[in-house]
Amino acid sequence: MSCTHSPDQNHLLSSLPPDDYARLLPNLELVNMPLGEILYESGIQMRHVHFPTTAIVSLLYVMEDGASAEIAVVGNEGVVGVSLFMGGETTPSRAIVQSAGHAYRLRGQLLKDEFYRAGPLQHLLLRYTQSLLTQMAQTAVCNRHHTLDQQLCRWLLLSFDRLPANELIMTQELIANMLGVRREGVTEAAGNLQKAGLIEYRRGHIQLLDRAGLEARVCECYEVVKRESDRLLPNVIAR
Amino acid sequence: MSCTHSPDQNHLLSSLPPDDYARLLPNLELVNMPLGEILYESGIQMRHVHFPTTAIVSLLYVMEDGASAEIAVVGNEGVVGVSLFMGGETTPSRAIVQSAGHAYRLRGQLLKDEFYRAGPLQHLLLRYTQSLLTQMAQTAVCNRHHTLDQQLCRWLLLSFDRLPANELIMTQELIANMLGVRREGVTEAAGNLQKAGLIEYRRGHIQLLDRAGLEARVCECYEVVKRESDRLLPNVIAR
DNA sequence: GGCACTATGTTCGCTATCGAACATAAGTAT
DNA sequence: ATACTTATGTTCGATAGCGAACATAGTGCC
Repeated sequence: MSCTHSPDQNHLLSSLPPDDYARLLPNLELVNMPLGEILYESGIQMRHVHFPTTAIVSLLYVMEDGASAEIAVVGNEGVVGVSLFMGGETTPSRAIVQSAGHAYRLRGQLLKDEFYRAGPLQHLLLRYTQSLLTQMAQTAVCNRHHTLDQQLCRWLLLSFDRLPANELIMTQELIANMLGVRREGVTEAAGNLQKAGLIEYRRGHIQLLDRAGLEARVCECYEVVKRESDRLLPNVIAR
Repeated sequence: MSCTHSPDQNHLLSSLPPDDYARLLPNLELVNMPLGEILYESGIQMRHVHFPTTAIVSLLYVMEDGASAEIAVVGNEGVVGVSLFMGGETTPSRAIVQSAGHAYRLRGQLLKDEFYRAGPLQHLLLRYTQSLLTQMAQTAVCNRHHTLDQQLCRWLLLSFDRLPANELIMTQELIANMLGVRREGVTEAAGNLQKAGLIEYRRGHIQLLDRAGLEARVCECYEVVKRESDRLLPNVIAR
């Protein structure tokens, strides 16, 4: 990637008023985030929040027996580490890089200082947190009621919404971990989507061929989350 | 019920410093909440927040086809209507009274004024919201991985934790709506628990007989939510 | 006391997903 | 090229929960 990096590739940062943005800028540190990197581990004190630009981060709960389930996904529309300003400092879930890329990080204390100015950043962060609540709620609903095919569509759309390209580097094994299902189930579901001409799969690379087709097949959960996110964060320009 | 009512039956209110509590007090209005009452409907502007004392409120998502799933449950440990201070004003879910009782309500504008003083109430509300995030996340995990028997245990324990008595007025049909499963499934799961001597069921009345037995049978999700809630809100006295 | 309503119990076949074992193929290193 | 590793594909029986139909039994109302 030969592109230049800028914090305003993150939509929360880019929708800050110039003053607030300028105050934050010197403290934002560009970090590279390789696939699989763990940003925060369950129950461990967080030192930074991360504002993804090109990376995507999964919030994943890992059970005692090792099984896992994705709770939410965060890309350039949001921030990883809301529990820092919410006051808890830790969460029971893990944050893991689902798609390699970059993010800007900010030390926890600096973020909290900024948050308690009760200015535009606080408003943005709280509204973003509400959209995260919606995403988690809808994940619960989707896990309860929808088929694996539908859930895979939702997961793919959520991912492609947060990616600059139409290609996602991701094995079926990893998708299965995220969705909390067997790898074989993903093979079958992905096969269905490929047969329908919506995606193309090749050994760890997923190409989006027909977004409208995915949207036609996905359950309502995707639309609910997207609409709510657009409503709560209208300044955040959709791609 | 011949008991007298007081706002400090709600743990969030009761853990406010005297000054803040006193400032809120004249604006708190006791309301009776009968079973099934809808406090907020999906997408509708909220006028008040509710601090339950003896009532329990379910946050429920209702799908286009009428199927539903509970996202979280709120009792005297919390507050219904976090999206008022989070900035969204509405949510895609419905808040419905799951167990009749009382709550104190506060006009939205007054709550927001108080919230933006950035004092102890703000801290409490944000920490409570984080515990709500955890509850939703764990609901998603539980829906994905655990059996109906386990989920029913979790649901019962969450309910009895928020009730003054050992009896819950609730039909299997309603529980099925909350859990997003068939009523027959609840009949079977409840039958198992009854056979094991953990609860006694009789036509809309559930009696808790053996809490330890339920705790032995429930999945880890219950404990995760409870521990996180205790950690985030230590002033909130457990029953 | 009798009736109607509602809550609970039971059964049947059906489907999605699981769990495990194994087969193939696409990259990767030598 | 060759062998090795890893990703994907396929099959099988098992099972949890679904959907629908129907049976039984409390509870309240007249």
